[in-house]
Amino acid sequence: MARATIKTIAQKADLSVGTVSRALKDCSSVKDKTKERVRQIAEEIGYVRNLDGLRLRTGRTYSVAVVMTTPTTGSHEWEGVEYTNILNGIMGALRGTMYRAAIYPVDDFDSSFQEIRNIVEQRLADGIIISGTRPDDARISYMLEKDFPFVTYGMSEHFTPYSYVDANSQQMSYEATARLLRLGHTNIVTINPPDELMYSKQRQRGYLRALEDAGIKTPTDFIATGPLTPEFGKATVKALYNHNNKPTAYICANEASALGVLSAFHELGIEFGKDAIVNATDDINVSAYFTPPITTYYLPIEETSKALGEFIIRRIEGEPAQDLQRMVMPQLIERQDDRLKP
Amino acid sequence: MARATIKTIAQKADLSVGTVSRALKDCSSVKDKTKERVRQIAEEIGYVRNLDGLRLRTGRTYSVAVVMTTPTTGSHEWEGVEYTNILNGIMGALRGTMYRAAIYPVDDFDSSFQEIRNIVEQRLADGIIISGTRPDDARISYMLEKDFPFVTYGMSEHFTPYSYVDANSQQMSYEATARLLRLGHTNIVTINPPDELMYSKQRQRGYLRALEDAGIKTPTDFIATGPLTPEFGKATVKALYNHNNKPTAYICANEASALGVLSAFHELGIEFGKDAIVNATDDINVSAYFTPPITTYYLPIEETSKALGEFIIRRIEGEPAQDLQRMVMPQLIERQDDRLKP
DNA sequence: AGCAATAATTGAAACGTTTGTATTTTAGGA
DNA sequence: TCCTAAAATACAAACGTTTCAATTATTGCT
Repeated sequence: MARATIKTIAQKADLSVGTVSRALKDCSSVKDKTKERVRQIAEEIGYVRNLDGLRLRTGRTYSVAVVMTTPTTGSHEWEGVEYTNILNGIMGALRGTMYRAAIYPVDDFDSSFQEIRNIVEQRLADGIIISGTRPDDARISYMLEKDFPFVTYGMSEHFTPYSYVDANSQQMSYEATARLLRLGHTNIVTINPPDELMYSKQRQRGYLRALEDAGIKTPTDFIATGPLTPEFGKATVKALYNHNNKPTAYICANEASALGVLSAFHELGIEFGKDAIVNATDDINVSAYFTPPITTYYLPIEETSKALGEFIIRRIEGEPAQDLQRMVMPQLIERQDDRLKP
Repeated sequence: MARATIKTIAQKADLSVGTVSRALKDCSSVKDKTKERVRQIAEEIGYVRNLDGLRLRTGRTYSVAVVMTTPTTGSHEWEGVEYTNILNGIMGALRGTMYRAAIYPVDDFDSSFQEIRNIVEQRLADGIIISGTRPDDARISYMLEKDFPFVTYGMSEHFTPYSYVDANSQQMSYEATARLLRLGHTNIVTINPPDELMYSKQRQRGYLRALEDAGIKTPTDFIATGPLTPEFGKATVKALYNHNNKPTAYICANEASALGVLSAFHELGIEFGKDAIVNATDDINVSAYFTPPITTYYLPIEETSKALGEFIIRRIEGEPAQDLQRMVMPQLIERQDDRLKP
């Protein structure tokens, strides 16, 4: 039982393949009655378009490349579950369209750039989604220059408009810091992703601005940057344990690092709520089960990642990039009082 | 600058496209010197094979379908990070081959079956990887019947040999239970995935066998089955809190549910190490940072998931299924003493 | 009824491969 | 040198689509 092709339909309908092709794509040059008949037959014999033929002919790939650094490659550390969620969201958005997602796991910036060049040069995909953006991101410059459709998760500092989806890291960071200041904390440590990432920069800006507005100065080593693993969170706490100004609050960029902070508390005998507290941003609902549950900023990751999928398709279909930008504001979830008790 | 094709090479080398095609695939009917020349030119002009033409002609897709239930679809609960790791492993194994992975996220068993039928009937992939196997798994029967290459993550009770990769859940469960019995626990609760899954069955068997061997009976409600989320782990502890036989140990099927158990301990005032303890299997290195760190069985998930990728390719290329089976034994990591202190 | 304009359809080529068959080249003997 | 067998290459069709140009059918008007 060979697969039904457009030719099968043509035969059955006593039409030429060309007409059938047009009928199926609802072309205006074919009579309504004919279209109906063709669709009828197609349905009947369970015809589905062969993508390979389509691609070969049109030169389009109908696939979206998702170029993401895979957190767990190499390291055995948990860097959060974002990867999964993002993938899910993108695929959810693609479902029902003609597009498929092709995942390109990469290890670092350089190999992601390499992969992108490949994709663009050999037209391996119609559009690209990237994450881990940098302030001056060469990949973005490249794709802009090549006029290749793309959407970024996270922003950069390019002035040419491009399509992005992002959480408002700076404002969130500002508010988180301001809130803790209001609650009486003065020695606030912030745990951030590696320095070269845009959202690390944004977070640091928000943090510093809040301190500035409150007229408070903190030592520079209260800004920690590194891989957002539990290990790093733990190491940060340990490193600052004997600091002159003892930290009383930590703002972690994700739940994984916050878990590490809690682990350090436990190990060092730092009592939560008395000696220090922890907050996390980019919550994805794990920290509700930490011991103790911590205050977080919830990131609606299904929403952002779904937008990624939608945007890339609309971008591919020609919508201007400046219409495809979304900034979401994470939402505070107060699971603790976060004042220090005497 | 149009992409270089086989035709470009043919022109440059003054050969027919057919010969070039054969030369590139190292066919014995073409002279060595010619092959060399062709390769030289191909290299020079940066030729890469167009997959669409290849597919169209050969009818092969050179893609591997990964049909997995995506944990976070719908629910906001963390079900562990396995999904990511498995994907990574598979893609790692595929890297360098001609094959690409195509992810098919599904919600439940029925839709996964549906998706598989689709893939097989329309030859959307050359092989399929599935997980979430059941003792009598209709999807496996179907693919066996259609003689379609596949590899499962987890086993079933089919007698026809098929290719699989699995952790030895039963033995692990047996040993985990036996160990706790040796340490003096008698009221051991086991938290398992939903009943219909094969590895739930295996876990329960191992558990029961260990108790039997020790001549101990536990109430049937000490075997909990449900989604492996923190929420479920927490709910289980709460449900058994007022039980006649107070549980003193929990064996969780993953770290997510163990996190929930710890959370319940904290909330109910159950003191870890004094009132009760928790173990987890399928460790992927998160629980080292729990409060407190818990004893686990480490699953080398990169290894197993890499095997999935390797196996499906070898299966597609014709290796018999019975040569493509792997069972790995998770390794005990004792982070706690796990005896109850008075 | 005849004509022009338009609507609907057909034919054929093309996308980049692979592969079966036909053809040419080469090598080895006599 | 010529013939035969084997080796190397060329030719052409095919995979399933789309699309341009060409053809046929239909309509509206006088």
